[in-house]
Amino acid sequence: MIIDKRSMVPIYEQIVNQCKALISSGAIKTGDRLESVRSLSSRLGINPNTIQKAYTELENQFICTSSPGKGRYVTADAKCIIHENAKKNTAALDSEISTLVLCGLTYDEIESIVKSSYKKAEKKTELIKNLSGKD
Amino acid sequence: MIIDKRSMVPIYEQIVNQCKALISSGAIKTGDRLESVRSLSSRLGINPNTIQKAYTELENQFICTSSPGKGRYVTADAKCIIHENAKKNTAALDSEISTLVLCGLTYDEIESIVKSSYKKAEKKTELIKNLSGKD
Amino acid sequence: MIIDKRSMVPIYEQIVNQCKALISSGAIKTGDRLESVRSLSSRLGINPNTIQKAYTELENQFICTSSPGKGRYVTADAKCIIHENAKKNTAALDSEISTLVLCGLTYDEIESIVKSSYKKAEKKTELIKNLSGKD
Amino acid sequence: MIIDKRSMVPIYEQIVNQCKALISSGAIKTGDRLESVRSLSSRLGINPNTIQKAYTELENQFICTSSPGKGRYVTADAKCIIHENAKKNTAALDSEISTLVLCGLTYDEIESIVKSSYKKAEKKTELIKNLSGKD
DNA sequence: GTGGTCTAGACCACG
DNA sequence: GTGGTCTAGACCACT
Repeated sequence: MIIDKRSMVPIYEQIVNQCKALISSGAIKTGDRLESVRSLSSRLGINPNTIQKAYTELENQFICTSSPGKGRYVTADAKCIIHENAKKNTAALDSEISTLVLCGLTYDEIESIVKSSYKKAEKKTELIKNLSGKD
Repeated sequence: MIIDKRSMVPIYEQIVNQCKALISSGAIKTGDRLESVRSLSSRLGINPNTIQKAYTELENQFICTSSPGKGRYVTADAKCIIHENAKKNTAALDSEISTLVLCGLTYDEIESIVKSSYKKAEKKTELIKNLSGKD
Repeated sequence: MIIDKRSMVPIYEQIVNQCKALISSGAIKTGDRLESVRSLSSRLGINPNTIQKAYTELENQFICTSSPGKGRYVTADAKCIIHENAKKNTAALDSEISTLVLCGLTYDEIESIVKSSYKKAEKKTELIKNLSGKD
Repeated sequence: MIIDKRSMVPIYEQIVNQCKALISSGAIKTGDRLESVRSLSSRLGINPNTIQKAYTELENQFICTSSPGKGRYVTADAKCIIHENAKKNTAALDSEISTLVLCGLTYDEIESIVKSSYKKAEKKTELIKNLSGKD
């Protein structure tokens, strides 16, 4: 995982997103065990509470389930849930697009920005996938 | 203006955005006087300090200037500044798009969501414009 | 007079400064009558209260005296008082220089800025003097 | 830090200036954590909001960045930015020098005042630096 | 009346 | 614990 402590995106949310990415890309599969809170915490140098919060969020979205004493395991529907939830939760994107439109940008200008953002995102996704071995 | 006190977007930022929208759409023009802190405060039922913060932000972006005892006035370049700044600040959009890509969405899926967001934003912009008379 | 309503310097202070300049340069002399509040007010398009405040300040510094019903007249020592007061009131300059020193500027850098400021000020002084005929 | 509550300079601006001084002098370095809002607030006996405003100003100038939950950190370019900004913002100094010129002071008189101001400023800078240990 | 500053005290999200 | 936001109410300088 790649955690940017300076990012505006909360650390716990970065972890949630990258866990989703690893599952979505197939690097982690249904039934696999997620790295333990303590292990991930010490590896990333991040407070265990923060990892805990991220994992709890994943559980709330039924992406993993916890077996006390054993660990956390990826559910069967995880990949599908991730994909569907992403399509539904457009509130943040709505808000960003809205800001641009309010500032007078045309659809073409916005589409061009989105394309550029998409390319950046593709590269980032590659990076995370490639690191997934050590993950 | 339309303020949603329950929104995740801070009230002062909503005010900043809508002021930009009113200027961008031409409802408020270069040299026009912005509604006073106290007046807008009492009309929206929002604390004067919050309005002050929003207006200070507009000043920092050189969208308006203040003359103590007189009021705040829209600068000559305001419209242009608003448009250019919006194009530059793509960090938030990058982050949102990135989340979607990480969750496995294709470019087409994202484009479709963006289109839908754009339509919503257009309607919202119309609303704010139309209310500007009563503003 | 040249009044910049957008300036950070309060209007009444601009008037005080320019009155001092006109006296200092000899455009207005000891015993001369200052333009009336109403006349100056309508000529500059500025609120009479603001002119009043400026003239009161000049009186407090013994630069002029008021004869109710007659007008305001420049005192004998005016020129001297203006020059001496300017030398004494270094608080504002101290504060500005202090800011620059705190930011790590050397004396040479500051002197260079002061020189540049001085040249601008000379030009402005010329402007005000030349306009003093219509004043 | 040394805060003068009676000064004409707003408290938040005094804090901004002294933070810049501490960074400029090397007492606080790139990557260092600034004292927390609450801590500085209680130590100086000043309202947290005022500290917050000062720190926000430092962020706007890209002198520090904030990580909610962690603290504020000095950016890499901070020292450079402080120095450059100080050189650019000559408006206030222009205005002060202009006042002196309008009052009939010669360049030599002004230079002498500036020298005296510079010496005062040097002493003040020393004071702030020396206190930085206890800061 | 206007904007600018400050205090006091509260709530939230983040780590 | 940290920073971010908001409310309530006050005082000041300027027009």
